Amino acid sequence: MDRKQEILEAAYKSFSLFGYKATTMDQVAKIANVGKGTIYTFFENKEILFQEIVLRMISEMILAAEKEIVPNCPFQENAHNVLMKILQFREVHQLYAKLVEEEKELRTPTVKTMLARVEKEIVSYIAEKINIAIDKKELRPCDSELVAYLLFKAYIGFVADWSATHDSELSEERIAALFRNTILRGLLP
Amino acid sequence: MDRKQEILEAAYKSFSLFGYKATTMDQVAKIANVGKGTIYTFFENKEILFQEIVLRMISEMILAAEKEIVPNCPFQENAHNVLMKILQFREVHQLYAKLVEEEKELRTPTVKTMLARVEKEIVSYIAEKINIAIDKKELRPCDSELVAYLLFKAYIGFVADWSATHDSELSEERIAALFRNTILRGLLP
DNA sequence: CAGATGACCAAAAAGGTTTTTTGGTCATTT
DNA sequence: AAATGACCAAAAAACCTTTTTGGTCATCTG
Repeated sequence: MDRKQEILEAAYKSFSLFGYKATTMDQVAKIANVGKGTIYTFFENKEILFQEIVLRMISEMILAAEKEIVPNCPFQENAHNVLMKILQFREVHQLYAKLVEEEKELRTPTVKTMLARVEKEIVSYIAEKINIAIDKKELRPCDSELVAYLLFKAYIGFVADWSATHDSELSEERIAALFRNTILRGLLP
Repeated sequence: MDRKQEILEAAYKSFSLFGYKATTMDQVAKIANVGKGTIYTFFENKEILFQEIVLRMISEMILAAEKEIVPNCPFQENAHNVLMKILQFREVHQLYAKLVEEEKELRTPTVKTMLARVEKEIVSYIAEKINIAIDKKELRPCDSELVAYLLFKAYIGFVADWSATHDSELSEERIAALFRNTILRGLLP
């Protein structure tokens, strides 16, 4: 069977299960049923292998987000659903969740870098959607990069961080209403 | 001279200069020119002393923010100025800046707790201002606590976190424009 | 003989132990 | 009655030892 694929899958499993730091190349080799040296004929080093895995995860995530979009639905609604999907992915997807945890608990620098990469990708994706909506005159022209960043950070704030300082969880409807009445409302033509 | 005051000032200095963890009670005693035991006749323990200091800082900060408010100025403008002042305070004020650094680098739990307290105070303050603006019909009714949280987190995001992932700093005007055109605009009646 | 392998190595991390520091107390002093 | 600093247990830092790990490369094999 394809050795490279085998290695990628093994790495995906191991990173998802144990995170970046706690995954050893020996382990990946063992799971993939290859010699350790073999890994290095396909991937320069651990970090590059990791990068490859994370890029795959990003594709997966964007695909899942894209599925949330309902063509003739107003931007507001699609935006909310996409953002919620992404944040749900962030909490539910084994690898993403593990990396967020590792970044918070161990502060592995490589993980930090890669998570920044993931966020950048998400923000770009949202910015693109905003630009499309602007072209369709669904939204007023705006600094789409900044607005995308704002939306993403704000959603993270409410979905992930709010509960850290407040005891009652926020309902999805309350979050949706908030954004409908503030940022998204402000963007309407 | 007033021993309690002496101790408070010494503690303020030491916490500002070295942070919570690196400040020792011996040191505070020495700076305050009192015996270590004396501190414990006024403050239950190090944490309580720290709390006292932080509460004082909060008052200072709210006072500085309040000064930014121009009575017959639209909410938008005052809000922007107040938030920028608070974030500037966060970066410039020795103690606040030191604590933010310590929380990021050392993750001292006590510091984390107290910073959460500071943020809560800020958000409450802003929520209050929003409520006043709603009463004056300057803003549409809204979930002021959530909006305040949103504004604060969003401003932090742009003023403090943006530069971590992007190389070009954001101009204050660009930030102001963004909020004017999104959140604040969405809140207008 | 091209591609795979695992013993091997330096460097980093983990583990374990000793030494130092520090928050807090309290008998003594002022 | 209020202040003090020697004192103590516990936590942190420093130190040393052992183990683990990313990466290499001489050797093997299909």
